Amino acid sequence: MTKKNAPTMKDVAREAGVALGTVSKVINGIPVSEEYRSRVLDAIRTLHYEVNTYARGLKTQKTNLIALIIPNTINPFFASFADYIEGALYQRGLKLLLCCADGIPEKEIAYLNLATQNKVDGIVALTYSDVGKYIAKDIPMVVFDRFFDNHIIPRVASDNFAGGCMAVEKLLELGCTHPVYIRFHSVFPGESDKRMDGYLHACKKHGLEPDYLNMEDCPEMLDYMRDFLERHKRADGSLTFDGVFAHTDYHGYHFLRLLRGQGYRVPEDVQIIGFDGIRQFGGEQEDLFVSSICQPVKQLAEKCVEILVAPDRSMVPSLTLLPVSYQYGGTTKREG
Amino acid sequence: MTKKNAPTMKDVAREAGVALGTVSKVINGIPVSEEYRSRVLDAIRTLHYEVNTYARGLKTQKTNLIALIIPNTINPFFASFADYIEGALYQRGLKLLLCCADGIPEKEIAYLNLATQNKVDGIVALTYSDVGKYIAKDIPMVVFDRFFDNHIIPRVASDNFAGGCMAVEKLLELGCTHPVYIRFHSVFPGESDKRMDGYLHACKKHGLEPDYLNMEDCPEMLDYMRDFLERHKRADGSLTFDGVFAHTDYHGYHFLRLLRGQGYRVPEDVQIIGFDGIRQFGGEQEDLFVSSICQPVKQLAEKCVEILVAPDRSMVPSLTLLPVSYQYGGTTKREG
DNA sequence: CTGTTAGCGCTTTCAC
DNA sequence: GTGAAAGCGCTAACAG
Repeated sequence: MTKKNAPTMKDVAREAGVALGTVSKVINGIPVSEEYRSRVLDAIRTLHYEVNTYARGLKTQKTNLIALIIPNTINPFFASFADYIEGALYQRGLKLLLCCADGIPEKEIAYLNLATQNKVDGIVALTYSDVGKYIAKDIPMVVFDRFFDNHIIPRVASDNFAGGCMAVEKLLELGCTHPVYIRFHSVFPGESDKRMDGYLHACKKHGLEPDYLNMEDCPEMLDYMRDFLERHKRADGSLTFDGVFAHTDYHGYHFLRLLRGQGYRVPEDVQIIGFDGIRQFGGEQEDLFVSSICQPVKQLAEKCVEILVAPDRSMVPSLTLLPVSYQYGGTTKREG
Repeated sequence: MTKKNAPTMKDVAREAGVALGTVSKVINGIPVSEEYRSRVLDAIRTLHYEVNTYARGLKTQKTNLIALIIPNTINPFFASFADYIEGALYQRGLKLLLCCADGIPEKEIAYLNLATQNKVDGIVALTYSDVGKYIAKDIPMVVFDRFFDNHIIPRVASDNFAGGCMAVEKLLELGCTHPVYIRFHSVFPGESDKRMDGYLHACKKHGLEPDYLNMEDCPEMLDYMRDFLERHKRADGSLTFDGVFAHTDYHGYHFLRLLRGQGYRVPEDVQIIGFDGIRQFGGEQEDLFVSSICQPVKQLAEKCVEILVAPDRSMVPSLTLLPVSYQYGGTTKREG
C-alpha cells in the first residue's frame, strides 16, 4: 500500500471549481477555455497532483512501459544495449521494464507471459527461446539479433555478414595471408551466425582455404582453443596462420592471452580481430580488449525503439541491418 | 491500445459457472472449495486468462514495480548491481523499472517524481542528487552507497573503511613498505569516501606516513597520475613507493598501464590493489583487471531488496555495511 | 464457503 | 465549451 492520500482528479476539480471531466481534458490536451485551463493548472500545482498510472492504464489499456528481455546485464554488450534502450525510451516518455532472463527458457516465458496480457505496451527481446509462439500477435515487438520461425516480428541486427567479410579483408590488408576463424556459437540461431558466412565468403573471394574452429559455446572453450593452436603449430613451433577472426571480442581476448602465454607475439606474429567492440570498463573513451568489428550498439538500440513505436506497424521492415565498423584495439598492425 | 479482447475475470467466472468474487479468491489464494477451485483453474487455463495489473493496481494501490535509479548500466559495477537487483526482485515476484539517470539531476528528479505518486512500490537509488527531499516519505526506499542529509532513508553499502584498511594491510603483508593511495572521488559524498579514512587509519596504525593523490574525478585523470608518478621518482628512476591502493579497479588499471608503459614491473617493483572487484567481460569466472578489494555486489543487491520489502520498516537499520574481501588479480605478489 | 456489490481514479461518450 | 455519468477489471467488504 503506497500513498493512500494522493490527490485525485476529483480533488483537483473541487479545488479549481470545475467538473471532473474538465480536469481530464486539460491533462489530455483537449481544448478547454483559457480561464478554466489555468484554474485547473493552478489547482494541479497547489495540490501536487499527478495522474494515477493505473487508473489511466486500466482505462486506456496503455502503460507507457516497454519490456526489454535480455539474458543479463553483466555481459558488457547487453549492458550497453540496455543502457541505450533506456535512453531512447526515456526520450519518448516511455519507461523500461528490465527483464534479465539468464537464458532460462522458463524465465523468458514468464516474462513473455507477463507481457502477453495488457502489462506492457511493447517488447524488445534478445531471447534464446523461440518467443514467437508465446506472445500475443497484437503487442508490438522487435527482436534483436535473433530470428525465429515466426517471421512476422521485425528484427534488428548488425550486418554480421559484412562484418565477417570486413574482418578477413582487414586482416589481408594488414598483411595476413592465412586468416583463421574461431567461433563458439550459441545453440540458438541468430544473426551472428552470419559472421561465419561472411568469413567463408571473403575467403572464397580471395582464393583462401577456410580454416576454422566451429564449436558450441561451452566451459571447455579454452581447451578447444589450446587444441586448435596445437594443431596449427609447425615442427619449429611457428604457426600456420597469421590472422585470427574471433567470433566475439571475448573469444578474441582469450585467444590473445593464450597466444601471448605461449610466447607468440601479437600483432607481430599473429593479428587478431574480434567482434562487438567491447571496451574496458565500458567507457566510450576506453580501450578495446582487441581490435574489433564494432557493432553500433547505440544505433541498434535507437532503431529497435524507433521500430517499436512506429505509428504504422505495417510499414516497418521485417529485417533491419546496421553497418559495423573496424576499430584498432592493439591486436592488429597499425595501418600504413 | 493493446489487447482489447483479453479475457477478464468475468469471462472466467462465466466459463467456470461461478461468481466473480470466487474467481478473485482463487487467484488470491483465499480458501475456496476444491470443486470450485479446480473449475476456476480450468477456466483460467482454457481462456488463457491473466489478471490485469492495472485494474489490480488501481484497486490495491500496489504495482509490484520497483524502480532502480542508477547512473547507468555501462559501468560494470552498476551493471552487475542492476543484474542482481533484478534477480532478487524476480524471486519475490517484483518487477524492475530501470532508471538510468546518467548523473543528470533533472533526470534523477524526473524519475524520482515518477515514483513520488503511486507508480512504483519502492525505490533503490544510487543517485547523485540529494534525493531525500524529492521523495514522498511514505514510499519505501533504500539508498546504496550514498548518504544524504535526510537520515531517515536506510542505506546499504560495502564496508569501505575496512576495505581501505585491508588494502594497506595486504600490501604490507605482501612486502610493501611504502603504500600510496590514489583517489579520484565523485563530487557527491558517499560511503566510498571512507576508503580514504581506512587508508589513513591503517597508515597511522603501522606508523607509516600517508602519501596520496586526492583529486576530483575528471578527464585529466591520466595527467594527474603521470604527474604523481613523476614526483615519486628518485634520481635513478626508481620509485619512492612500492605499493598502490587505487580508489577503484578502474583507476588501478590505468595506473598499472602507466607504470608498465614506463617500464616499471608490476607486481615485482610495485604492487597494486584496486577496489570493486570488476571482472573482464563481467563474467564471474573471468579475471580481475587488478588485484582488488571486492565488493559483494550480489549480497549488496540482495540486502537492498530485503530491506526494501521488509514488513516492518521501523525495524530496518539505517545503515547496513557488508564486508569486502581481497582477491588476487595479477598486480600483487602471490601469497606465501 | 459463496455471491453480490461498491468503488479504486481515470477517460470518454453524450447531453446540455 | 462544459458537466454528468458510465464503465475499464479488479478487490474487499458484506450478506447470505
